[in-house]
Amino acid sequence: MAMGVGMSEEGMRPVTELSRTEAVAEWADLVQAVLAANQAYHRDDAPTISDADYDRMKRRLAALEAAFPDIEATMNQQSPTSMVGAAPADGFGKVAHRLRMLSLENAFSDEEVTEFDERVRRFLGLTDAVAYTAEPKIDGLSLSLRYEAGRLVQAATRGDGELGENVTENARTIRDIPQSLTNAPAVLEVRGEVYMSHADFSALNQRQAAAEEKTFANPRNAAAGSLRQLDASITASRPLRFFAYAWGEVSDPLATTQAAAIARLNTLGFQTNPLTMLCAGPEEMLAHYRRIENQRATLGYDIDGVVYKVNDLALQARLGFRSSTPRWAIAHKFPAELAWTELLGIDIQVGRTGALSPVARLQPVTVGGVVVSNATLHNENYIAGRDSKGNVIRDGKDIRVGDWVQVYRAGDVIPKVADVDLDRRKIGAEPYVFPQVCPECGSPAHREAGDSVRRCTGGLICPAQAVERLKHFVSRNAFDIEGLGAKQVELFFKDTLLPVKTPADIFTLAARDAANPLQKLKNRDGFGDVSTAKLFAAIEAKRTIPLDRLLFSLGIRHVGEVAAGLLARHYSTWSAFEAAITHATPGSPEWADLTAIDGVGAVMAQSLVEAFQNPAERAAMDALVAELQVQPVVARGAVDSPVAGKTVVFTGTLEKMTRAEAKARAEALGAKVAGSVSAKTDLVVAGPGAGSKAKDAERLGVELIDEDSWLRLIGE
DNA sequence: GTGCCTCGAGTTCC
DNA sequence: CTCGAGGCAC
Repeated sequence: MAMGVGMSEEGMRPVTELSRTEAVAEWADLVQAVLAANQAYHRDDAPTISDADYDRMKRRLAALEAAFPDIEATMNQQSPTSMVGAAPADGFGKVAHRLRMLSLENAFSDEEVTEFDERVRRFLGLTDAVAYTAEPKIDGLSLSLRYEAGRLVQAATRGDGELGENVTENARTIRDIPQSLTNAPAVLEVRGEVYMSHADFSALNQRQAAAEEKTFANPRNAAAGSLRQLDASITASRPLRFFAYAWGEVSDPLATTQAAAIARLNTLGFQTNPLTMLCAGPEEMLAHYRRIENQRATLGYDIDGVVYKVNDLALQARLGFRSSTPRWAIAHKFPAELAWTELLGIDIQVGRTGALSPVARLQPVTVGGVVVSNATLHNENYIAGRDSKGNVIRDGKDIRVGDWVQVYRAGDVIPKVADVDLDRRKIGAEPYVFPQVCPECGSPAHREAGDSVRRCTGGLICPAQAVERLKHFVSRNAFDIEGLGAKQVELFFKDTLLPVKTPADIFTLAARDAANPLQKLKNRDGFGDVSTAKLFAAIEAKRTIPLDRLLFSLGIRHVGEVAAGLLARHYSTWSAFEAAITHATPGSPEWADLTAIDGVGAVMAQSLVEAFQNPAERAAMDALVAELQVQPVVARGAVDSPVAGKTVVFTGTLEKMTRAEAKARAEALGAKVAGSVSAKTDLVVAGPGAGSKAKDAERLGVELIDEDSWLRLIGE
C-alpha cells in the first residue's frame, strides 16, 4: 500500500525533503494504488477509498512529479496524472448521450456565412429568405442536463459527443442550473455552456495564488478544471455560470422556432444569452456579428464567435445532419489571435505513412493564453519560395530559419505558422532546403506529382515509420491494449532485451520473457510482479479481435476506421479478405469485387494491394495473424425502419422535398440511395416527369411508388 | 469532363 | 485544419 493512503497531507513529508530513491519508491506505490482505485471505481463500480483520499493521492503524485520531473520517463510506466483523456482515469463515470452532442461547422469570413445561407436555401429548395437566430458563442465547456419529471437527474459533459462524463453532483452546485423545473416536459435535456466571468476568474486566481495553489491560464481552463473536480465541494466554491442554448431529448416539443424555444428555456428558469437575436437573413446576421464583436471586450466573459441557427424548427428537421454537424447551424468565428516570434529552426518529423512534416521550433510566445514553442509548417511548398526550376510557388512563403513569423492557433488548438515578415529578414538567411532523403533512415523521400507531401520510401525499414505504425496499432480505436500506450511501445521498440519491432512481437512478449531466466521484465524499474502480470493479461485479452479492428490496426494508407468497417463487412473473415487482396490486380474479378464496395475506390484498392505485395509488410501481417483469433464481423445492427437496407432511386420532379433532402432523409433511415435503376434496386420513387428510370423499374419488376406513398412509407 | 458536396485520413499541440 | 478520394449532377 502506498505510504500516503489514508493519511492527512500534513502527516506527509514535504516532497522537497525526499531523496530521489525515496521519491521513486513512493511514486511507484502511489501509481499502483491510484490505478487499483481507478479500477475498483470504474470497472467494479465499488470504490475502495473515499474521493478525498483519492484526490489526495493524485495531488501527492503531482507534487512528486513536480519535484522530480524526470520520474515518469525513467520508470517505464505512465503516471495516472499524465493519462489525460485516457478513458476514465480521472474518476468520473461515463454517460452515453441519448442524442449525440454535435459540433458546429465553422465560418471564418462573411462570404462563408452568405454561402451557408445559400446552401440552406438550396437544400430546402427555397428562394424566399430564411430567418436565423444569432447569438454569442460562449467560450466555456458544453454540458447536457437531463430533467425527468422536472427534476435534474443527470449532468454530462460533451466528451466525444457520444460518451460524456457524469458530473451531476458538480452541476448541482452551479447556481444558474435549476434543481427542479415546473411546467417542463416529462423528459427534457437542456444543453448549454458552463463558463466563468472575467471578474470571477481573476478573483479565483488571486485566491489560488494566495493559497499557493496553481492558477489558471484562462477562464475556459478555470471553468473546465472547476467542473471536473472529483470533490463537488470544490466545484461549489468556484463561481461557475451557465447559459442554455439548445436541447437534446424532449418528450414534448419546446416550441416551433429556435427563438421561441430559447424563450421557453428562459421561462423555465435558465439563463439565456441576452444578445440572442432573430435575423431575417445574412445581412442582419452579419450586422449582429459586428455588434457582438464590438461589445466583446465589455461583455465580462469570453466568447469566440457568433452562432447562427435556422429559426424554424421544422426546417431544421428537414435539413438534418451530416456525419458530425447539423446542416442548419454554423459558428462564425472571430479572427484568431496572432503573435510574431522568431523561427529558431525547422525539424522534420516522419509519420506513420512516411510523410515528412516540417515543424517550426519557435522562440516561445503566448498565443491566445497558451505558450507555443512548436508549430506546423504544413508542407514543403509552404516553406519554399521557388521550386528547383526557379519558378515562384503558389502559396509558398519562402520561410527561412531566423525569420520573424506569425503564429496562430487554428481551431484554437493547433499552432500554425501563418506568415513571415520579409522586411525583418536577417542578412545572409539562406532558403530552407527540404530534405530529399528521410532524416530518420536515409531512404529516398519521394513526392508524387500533384501531391503536396514528400514521403520516406523506407517502409518498415524506417524506424520512425515502424514505431509510428506500432503506436497506431495500440491506439484507442485499434488494439487498445491496457498498459501499452504510445510511450511504452516506444520503449519496447528501443529495448534490446525484449524488443517489439512489429505488432506480432507484442504477442510473443510473455513467452520471450518466460524463456529468459535472467532479466525478467518484472524485475525492471517501473515493472513489478503485478504490473507485468497485468500487462501480459491485457495483451492476452486482445488475442481475440474483430476483423474490422484488425484491418484498421494494420495502418494501411487510406484504410481508416470506416473503410476498415466496410471491408470487414464485405469479406467477413480474414482468410476471405486475404485471398481477395492477394489475387486482386486491376482487371481481375477480385479487383472488380473490391472496388464495387460502396466507398472503396481505385486508390484504396491499390493501397491494399501494394501492402500485400510488399514482402516485409506481408511477413509482418502473417506473423501477426498467426498469433490471433480473428473474429468474423457481425453484421451491423440495422436502423429500425421500413426502408432500412433497401436501395432506393429517386427520379422525376420531387414536389415536397429537394433531391438532396430526399437522399439525406432516406440515408438517415438506413436506405442506400442510388442514381440509376438496376436489378439491385429495391424501390423507385418517381415524381411527375419520370422517364427512362420508371420504365427500367417496370422492366426489372422493381417496386415503383410516387412521392406521397414514399412519405407515408417513412411515416411523414 | 467539370464542378460541386461530403467524408475520411493524416497531421499537428497542450 | 488541410488535402484528397469518392460520388453525383449537369
